[in-house]
Amino acid sequence: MGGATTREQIVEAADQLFYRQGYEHTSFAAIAQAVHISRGNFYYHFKSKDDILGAVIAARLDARRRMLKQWEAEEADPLGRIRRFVEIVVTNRADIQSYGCPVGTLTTELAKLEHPALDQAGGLFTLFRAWLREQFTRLGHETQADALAMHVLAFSQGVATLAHAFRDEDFIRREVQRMHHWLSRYAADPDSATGAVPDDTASANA
Amino acid sequence: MGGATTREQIVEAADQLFYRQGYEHTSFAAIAQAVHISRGNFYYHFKSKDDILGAVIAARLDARRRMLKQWEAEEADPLGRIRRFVEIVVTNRADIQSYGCPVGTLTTELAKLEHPALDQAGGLFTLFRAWLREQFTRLGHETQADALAMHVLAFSQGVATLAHAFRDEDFIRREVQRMHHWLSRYAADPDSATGAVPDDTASANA
DNA sequence: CATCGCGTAGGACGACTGTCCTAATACTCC
DNA sequence: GGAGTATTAGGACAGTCGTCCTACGCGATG
Repeated sequence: MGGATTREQIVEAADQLFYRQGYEHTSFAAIAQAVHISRGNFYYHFKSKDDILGAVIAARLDARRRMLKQWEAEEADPLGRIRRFVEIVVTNRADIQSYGCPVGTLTTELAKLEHPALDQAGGLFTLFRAWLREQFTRLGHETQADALAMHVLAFSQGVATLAHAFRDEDFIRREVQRMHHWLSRYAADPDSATGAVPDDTASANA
Repeated sequence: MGGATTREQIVEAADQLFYRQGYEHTSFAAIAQAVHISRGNFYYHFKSKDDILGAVIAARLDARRRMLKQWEAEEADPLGRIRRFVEIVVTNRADIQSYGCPVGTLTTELAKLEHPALDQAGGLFTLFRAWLREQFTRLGHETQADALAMHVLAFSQGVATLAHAFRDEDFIRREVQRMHHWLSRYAADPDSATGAVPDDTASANA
């Protein structure tokens, strides 16, 4: 913190504020107050608010990439790596309950604003999707790897959204257990686990 | 449409705009343009923007309640009713892919704004949660009914968020099939279905 | 026809927003 | 110490926001 560049401080403060208050709702004045610099001076470091957003997303992408690299280093087993991802909602339960998922909420907001940086923010989802897909591929589920990656992503988004809405920590832990259980089944025998739908599946519907 | 009150027209237009563009991002000017009335004249019908939001949420609650009532009338089987809920993400796939879930995105936005109407909007989640809980109770899963209701809610939120981010209709259908499959298993034998975690479950984690 | 009141139009208001400009400061190297 | 660059402060700008006010149109009632 002490040795951080002014630019880095701005990005970090903006990151936090965008996460907690949303992008549009966060004004330059609020960021300036957080970094203790004057409002007009932003334009020495960034040429617009969108520019700050771009830097924030880039920083988040960097941080996530580093996180995934570390998981890969600490966990050789692909299944263990996937479990690490599943555990995120527990690890970050405090922030998630207060502010939701940083990736999901930002993407949703930028979509509603029709903001040009939406694609860049979508890269955060794509990053996790590709990483999970690779882990499932290594597990031997090559053909379904992408669908499984999406399923795990959907799990985390669903849990984050509801944990945020109801501020329910027990719910998070229950759902994580459920997902761990499903992963165990799926790793042992893909066909036995719920969701390994045969190719027809006309409709189990009413 | 033709016979609708000006007030009703305002609420309907605001509902659509809040959904598509977000609450904060939607200005009075935008609503006025949609309803073809003058901007300043809003305050004859509503005393503030928050007041419009309150009316929009109330209208959404009404509509959802009517929808659930209709499901109950058309579908006597609790399992069939739950499947109807699961099918929402398919039925509304176009809007969901374009704008996300109306309940989830509104709740998330109001939370970030620290808006007083957040609790009111949370009532939309609570409505579905209680309704699903009752269906699971009738299915005989009384003790787990609330947890199961939350699980189904999380499913819908996760699917909506990702379908929105990736605009992927096939993903929606896959996940819906997966959920139908899980429901079939769970209804037949709760212990066999993934997620029926025993009470200890120290850690399936690595 | 006159009166009343509901509904509307359109502009004015202060407060904010992101942006830009200019003057002053801090720091570095000769 | 002085010159030059890097960084900052603070105000001015035009635009938009939610809000409020006043005057006008219009239909019903007497």
